[in-house]
Amino acid sequence: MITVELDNFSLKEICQSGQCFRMYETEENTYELIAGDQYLKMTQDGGIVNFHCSDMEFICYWVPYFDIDADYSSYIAKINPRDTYLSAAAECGSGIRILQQDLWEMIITFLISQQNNISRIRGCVERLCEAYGEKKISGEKEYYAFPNPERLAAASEDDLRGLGMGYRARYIVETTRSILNGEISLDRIYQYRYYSRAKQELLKLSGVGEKVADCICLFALHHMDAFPIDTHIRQVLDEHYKRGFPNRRYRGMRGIMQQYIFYYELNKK
DNA sequence: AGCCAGGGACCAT
DNA sequence: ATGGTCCATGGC
Repeated sequence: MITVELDNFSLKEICQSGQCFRMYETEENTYELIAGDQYLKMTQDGGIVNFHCSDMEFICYWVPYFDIDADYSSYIAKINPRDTYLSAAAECGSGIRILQQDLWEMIITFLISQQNNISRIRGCVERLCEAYGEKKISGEKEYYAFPNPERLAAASEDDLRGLGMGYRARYIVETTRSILNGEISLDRIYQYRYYSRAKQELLKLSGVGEKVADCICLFALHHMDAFPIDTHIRQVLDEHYKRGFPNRRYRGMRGIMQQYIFYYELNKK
């Protein structure tokens, strides 16, 4: 087990920030996460966080995954103090991290997310993993990895509708096909240095539009300028930023500001 | 019963 | 480029 003391890091806020749909609070201050084919159990008490894994796994996998080396207080310090809304949002979600999740997993997960609510998205993703993911064991814990493209290709559109994917089933089938046949290369998308280039490529996928592409750029590729505009963010922009969000000021950190707002809207009051 | 949920494809101007 | 309309499903 690894024990570390971290600033601006809250498992509760990360869990509720809606980036990862396979992270659960299983008991008080205890969280379980399945990312790709990895399982991780964590506990947190104040700033002390325990990761139930080896040194090697922590350093190679979870440090980049949770963006642990980044200093989020410097992001928060850049917020315009006169922007009382954003200041309040960032204070509310100051422990949020922008995760670096698997690209393929984010593509499928955010295809499912569209016009859907978070609890139902969780259910859909879980059923998809149970049906097509590889069964794994970590200690006493049995879990299903997220299915890779080859495994998911076994699913027909009707199969996926049977799992409750609704009209998104066609998007999943078509997107899986275009990645397997090499029409779109995940490796290439990983290597694009510029956010706009990665997004442009993602937009070629069936069922991937502006918002979903931005989520993938932010939560998998760590393009911190991606600013997904969903129905909640739209309402905030209309209400608090009638003259537009101050993009210039937050260049290079728009994505984390978006997450503070999103989390705030879902958890305030 | 109708509205909403981390929207996008497709079609009409 | 912009603006409807339709697309499944479950919770309220």
